[in-house]
Amino acid sequence: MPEEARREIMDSAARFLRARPFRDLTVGELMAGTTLSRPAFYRYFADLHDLIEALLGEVEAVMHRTAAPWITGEGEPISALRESLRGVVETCVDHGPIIRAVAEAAPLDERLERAWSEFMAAWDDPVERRIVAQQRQGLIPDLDARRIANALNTCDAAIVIAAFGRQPQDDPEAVLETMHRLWCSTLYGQPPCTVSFGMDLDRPHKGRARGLTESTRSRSQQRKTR
Amino acid sequence: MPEEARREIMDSAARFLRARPFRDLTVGELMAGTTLSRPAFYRYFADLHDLIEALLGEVEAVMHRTAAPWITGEGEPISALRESLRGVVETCVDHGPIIRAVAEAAPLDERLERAWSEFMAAWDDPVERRIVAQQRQGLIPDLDARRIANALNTCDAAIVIAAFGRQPQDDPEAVLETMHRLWCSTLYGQPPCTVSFGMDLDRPHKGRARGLTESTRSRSQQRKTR
DNA sequence: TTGCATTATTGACACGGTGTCACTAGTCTC
DNA sequence: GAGACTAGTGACACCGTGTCAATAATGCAA
Repeated sequence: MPEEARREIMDSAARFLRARPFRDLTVGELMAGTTLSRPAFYRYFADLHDLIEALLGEVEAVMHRTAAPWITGEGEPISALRESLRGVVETCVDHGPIIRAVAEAAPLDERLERAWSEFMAAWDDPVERRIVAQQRQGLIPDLDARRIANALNTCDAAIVIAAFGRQPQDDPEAVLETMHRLWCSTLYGQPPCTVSFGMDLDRPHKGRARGLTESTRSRSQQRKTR
Repeated sequence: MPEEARREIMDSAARFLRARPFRDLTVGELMAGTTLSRPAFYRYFADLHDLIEALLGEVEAVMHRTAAPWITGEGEPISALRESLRGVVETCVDHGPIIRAVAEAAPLDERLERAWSEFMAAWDDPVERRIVAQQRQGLIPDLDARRIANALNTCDAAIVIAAFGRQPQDDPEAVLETMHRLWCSTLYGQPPCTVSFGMDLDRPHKGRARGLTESTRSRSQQRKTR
């Protein structure tokens, strides 16, 4: 069973990374978590980076699926955006350690580095398209779509990795709230809490009268970022 | 000359990192760029991570100085913010490869990892304070100051590393423009271009009538992020 | 100048993790 | 049940790290 063994190794890696950082991962330790011997590893993967790349591939599929709402442009933009970000956050709550491992391992290997930047670019592209589309509709101001898309995605990546990459994880709701605010402010020029009230796009800070969202209590939550 | 040798090693490292990624840096290569031998390295640094930490310390001092304007809260907030961000960008144009090396090396070593996260926290703290101060003045809406500070800083770090961490570097003006927009939108609820026109805080997207900033041509510039 | 002490520098080594390879063991086919 | 093919392993060579005993350079006192 060639595929079975691959799975077993990948599972062992995922298990390991949930408990310890990538820097501690050696082929020996990894394979000790399986029924196979160390050299067997090289029958299925070129090296550790290759393995990490495979793990990334699995997560990528899930994440693109859960982030669909805003990307495809259906429904009301701001709440669709929230749903997409929620999808990303949820995926990262589950697979954060893997994403973190990818980000940590990427600089160490040229191939993996390329895979990682392609993964990121695969987010920039649809986000840019969505921004441009909504600019045509007059929903988003005339900003540099590509750069803003890249900035927001880069930002998200860094945030979710910091928040969910290791135990103990941060509070998903609070992180989502923060990310949503960043996106909404930047793209739609308004804070996110006014979402359900619809299209008062021309009065930005009126949402300052808050208290209705959960973000009020988010500040002092279990916060891992020191 | 104990200090002289330290300097020589650090300079060799900086030179190396300007040309090649951290993953290629070995003690051997590093010391080949000096008048000293390989073992001599260990008389001045515990290991490569220790050296990287020393380099970080140097850059940190410069960067905090150049980022002072907005942090100290003098003058008009939005343009002070721009000046601070300009300071950060300029520092990174000069020392980007070092910052990148730190970020890449940090996950590989517990000590350096801590140093890096303390470096980042040292940004979160003053930014949070500034936000809180301006919230009291009614300039910034009621958002989670700590989290937003952390998000914006994290974001900046990721962006400048991607933009200036390696050759060829991205266009500093365009990057500054993007970062400034992100900060302004998130904190002040308005796009940055309306800066000089003052306090028309209630009409966000009117700044769409642009053309006066350099950001118009920024899109298709030499963009390294693919 | 010479001799001594102190510090700087180095060649050579042991260690740990990687990736490979010739060989063995298990499995499938006829 | 013999041959062929694939999966799995023990043992090895390699490379970079970090250490150490031995050596060279330097400062200083007489």
